[in-house]
Amino acid sequence: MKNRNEAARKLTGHTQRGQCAKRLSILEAAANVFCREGFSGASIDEIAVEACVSRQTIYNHYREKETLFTAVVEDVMDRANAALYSTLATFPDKSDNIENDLTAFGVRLTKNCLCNQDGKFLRKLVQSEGERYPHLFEAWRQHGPGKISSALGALFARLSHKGFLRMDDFDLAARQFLALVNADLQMITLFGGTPTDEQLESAARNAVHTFLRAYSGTELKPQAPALAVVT
Amino acid sequence: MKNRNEAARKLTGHTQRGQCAKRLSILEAAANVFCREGFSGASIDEIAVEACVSRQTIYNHYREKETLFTAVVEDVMDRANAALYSTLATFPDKSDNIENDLTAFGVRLTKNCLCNQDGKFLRKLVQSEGERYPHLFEAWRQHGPGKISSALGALFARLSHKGFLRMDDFDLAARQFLALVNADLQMITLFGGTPTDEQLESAARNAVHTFLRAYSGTELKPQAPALAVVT
DNA sequence: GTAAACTTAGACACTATTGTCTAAGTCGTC
DNA sequence: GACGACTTAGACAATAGTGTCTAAGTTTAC
Repeated sequence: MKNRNEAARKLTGHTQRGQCAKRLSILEAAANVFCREGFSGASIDEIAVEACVSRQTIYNHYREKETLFTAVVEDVMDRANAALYSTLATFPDKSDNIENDLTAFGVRLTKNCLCNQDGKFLRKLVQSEGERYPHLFEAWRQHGPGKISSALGALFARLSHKGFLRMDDFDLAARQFLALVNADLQMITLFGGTPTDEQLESAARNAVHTFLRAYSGTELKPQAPALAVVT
Repeated sequence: MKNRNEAARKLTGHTQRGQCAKRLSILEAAANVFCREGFSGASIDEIAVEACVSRQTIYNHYREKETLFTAVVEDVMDRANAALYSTLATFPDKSDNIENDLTAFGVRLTKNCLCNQDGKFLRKLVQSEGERYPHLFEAWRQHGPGKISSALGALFARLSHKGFLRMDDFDLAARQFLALVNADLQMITLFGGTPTDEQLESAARNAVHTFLRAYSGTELKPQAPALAVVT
């Protein structure tokens, strides 16, 4: 609330200033309340209080509750997409320690895109309101998890062509990478928790280790033959 | 006067049938409506209509909306747990084609536990109401995804000791198996859709293929050395 | 300093919902 | 057929929410 208002105040020039700050404050409060209570559980009054704004101001900016909701979703989606693409841009192009580099990338991905506040909002709201507002979340469906797999797939393709990985279906590998990175975090995020840095690190490490055992081009460890069979 | 029902319920033995049918009808309708609308979006009237029952009957059986909700959640959780354990019991004990057997198991798991109506209900409701009713979903947290990994882990341990798989951390492998099996289904289930049998089959096949590349005890394919390196 | 634009608190009508109550209706059992 | 147990429709009060309106207060630009 504070940071964004400050930021807004710095950016703008004239009348927009106060207005813009209010808008941002409302959007942020609304995101929190919608996320906490769902669409029908959220009340305009509650949002107004949390945004430190009068109810009427909300109605001035956003004609009705539904308009506010769609504005919030679009706002969060924009931010989430920006974070996503900026994180994808940090994908290792080449590497002399692919396991470490992929792990670090996995941590960035979960930390900045999947497990942050926006990620939580989208997960909850897509799940609970997705069927009621298909038009709204269609963009996310396409540009969110849809695009992320193919974008990540393209990055895996690059690494593969350079011999760091070996795979047939790059998009499938991307989906599996995402799934593996989430494997250890599901339980935490499902209940609204935020994983610690240690948990993110460990989840990514486990994921990448398995991922590379399936897709590594160069056998990292010679697959030590049968360590503890029998009993 | 208000204890009438309680008293009646205790000394009956015969009239149960009609009553029981109503209860089931209410539970089912309530599950659908709660799943569709969330807790605060669902109205008792809507549930009554969908259950073909008068509103008053609902209040007779379940004192208030919240009581009904918890009853529904417990009911669905019971069913889901039963389905889960009965599916886990079909885990292959030994196999001459582990890829096929694990794939078939993955299909059963997704079809009967993860992607069915109960699975959808729990996914949505845990996500949207989990933070508000921690006491309620704690049981699920423990007996649901918590236990499923360790139960599945134990089964993987059995297969490992017999030499069909090779892994250090059985629970981790179980979590990853689940994550991989879901990798291709997330997009569908997230929007409330139900995957077709073909999609389930393909998702499981993809998952098991990768899982075995990471965890197979016997190299299934000799990992054809470096097919297309460079560029 | 002033005017225009924006914000605020409060009252307001309207609707939806919860939960209670009652009087009548239905059903199975004896 | 009579009884008791259960169900039903409808009325009901109480509450909470949406969205509008107004009269005043505040901010901003010029």
